[in-house]
Amino acid sequence: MPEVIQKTNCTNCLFKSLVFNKLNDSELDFLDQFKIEKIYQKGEIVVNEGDTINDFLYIKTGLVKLFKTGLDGKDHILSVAKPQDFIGFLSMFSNTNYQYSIATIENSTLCFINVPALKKLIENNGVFALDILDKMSLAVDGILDTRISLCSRNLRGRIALLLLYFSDEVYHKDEYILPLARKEIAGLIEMTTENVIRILSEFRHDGLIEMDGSEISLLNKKLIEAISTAG
Amino acid sequence: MPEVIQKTNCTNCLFKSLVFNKLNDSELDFLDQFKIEKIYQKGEIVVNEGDTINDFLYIKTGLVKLFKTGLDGKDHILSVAKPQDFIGFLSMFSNTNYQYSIATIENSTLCFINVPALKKLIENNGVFALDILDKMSLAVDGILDTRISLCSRNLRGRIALLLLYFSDEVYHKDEYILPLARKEIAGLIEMTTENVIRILSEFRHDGLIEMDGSEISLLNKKLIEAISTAG
DNA sequence: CGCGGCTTTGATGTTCATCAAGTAAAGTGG
DNA sequence: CCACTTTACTTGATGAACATCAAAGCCGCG
Repeated sequence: MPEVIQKTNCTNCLFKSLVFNKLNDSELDFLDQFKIEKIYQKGEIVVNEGDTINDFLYIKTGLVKLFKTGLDGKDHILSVAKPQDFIGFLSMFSNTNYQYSIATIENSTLCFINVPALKKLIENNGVFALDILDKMSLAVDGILDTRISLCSRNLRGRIALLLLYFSDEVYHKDEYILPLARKEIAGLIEMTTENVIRILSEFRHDGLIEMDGSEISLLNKKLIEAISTAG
Repeated sequence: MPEVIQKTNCTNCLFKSLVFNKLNDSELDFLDQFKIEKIYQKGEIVVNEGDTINDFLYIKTGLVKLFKTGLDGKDHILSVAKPQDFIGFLSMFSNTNYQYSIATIENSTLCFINVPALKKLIENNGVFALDILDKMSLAVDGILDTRISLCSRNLRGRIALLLLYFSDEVYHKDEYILPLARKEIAGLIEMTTENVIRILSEFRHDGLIEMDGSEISLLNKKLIEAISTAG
């Protein structure tokens, strides 16, 4: 269960500029009344598929996954989201219920902003409205790009893409701890757990990466990039 | 080359309610000044990847495809769009240039609405802004859903999905003329041209469909649906 | 008429999922 | 703390699904 914090205040928020830079102080004060911040441990469920959407979710710190459980019982991960990824916008405007579940894959701090309050701000502040449209549009472009390139890549290409994603987009380092289990990776890039393992081992044997459990370090990034684009 | 028509007027437009129902008459009159309607034949290019985005595109009638040409020279179709699909919103807010090309796959009438003019309306009319957000969100949900289900389906499932899409979403009939060549279908659902043909023939032999060139008629829709969900 | 593009079918090989089996790691209860 | 269960990880063998290659028929077009 998450620990709830309410004492933060949007006006001083370090992340204000990333989402709400088009709001003035009085609007931010208004927002404060409709906002709750929650701290989650790695591996906690934030929302379940089908839950009513009451809040717009914003990731302050950490990492979460959006996923659906298929008929076969396998999880399919739509997207991994980090701070500044506006995943909260996804179905917020088109649905009353979540079309997917959300769980943390690292310790995370999430901000819950009441939807009607946010909509009121959008309605009353056109510049803010345009800004939200911008950000939503960007988020969607990213997800679509990833998804489409996944479909047309072979398994090695997908693994390469994944390794580069965490290196370039999430951790900004060539060594990191994979926050996802092999099985979760399989669900994210649509392949079997066995093949995730097999290809990671292959990459290790070929000297592309070093690997110890979930510790990964990319040794030959150029070649990994080549595999990613070639696949 | 498209034939350009300017004499239409938004206030009387039959499609007004589908996009611009949150605008009043004076706002619609304003829009009229920044709008051009163009008529295209089947197979014409509307925009090329990389073109500057000057207008929001709205499909009044017809059918278009959004596609990217891959490094291998193969076209990958992101989406097929029909009237009321708000494809025009896709990168409009996040990019200055198109990330994909658009071509008509049937005779079509498109409405070009100047982007700065549209943004001004959004900025000044919060209710309209929220409405646009709704529609954009819905459009995105649809595309994402299709894309994700494509990835996790086998070839037979994908073909079944495609046949049902045109039957249920586009033509609302069990007999129709496929507007896409086999090669285009391949690019849309990420498989080879040969296998598109092979599986269509297979479906014919199994009595699921009748087929003469691009004329398709679905004979056993229940079974096609089963294949689509099972795949 | 002949060329090029689209379609179709068959043969072949590669890629990948599935099955099976074994090891390691991580809870769980007495 | 140790047996016990469960879950994650790993490797190999097999077969199914799919792409690729090759060849031939069809049709529109210059």
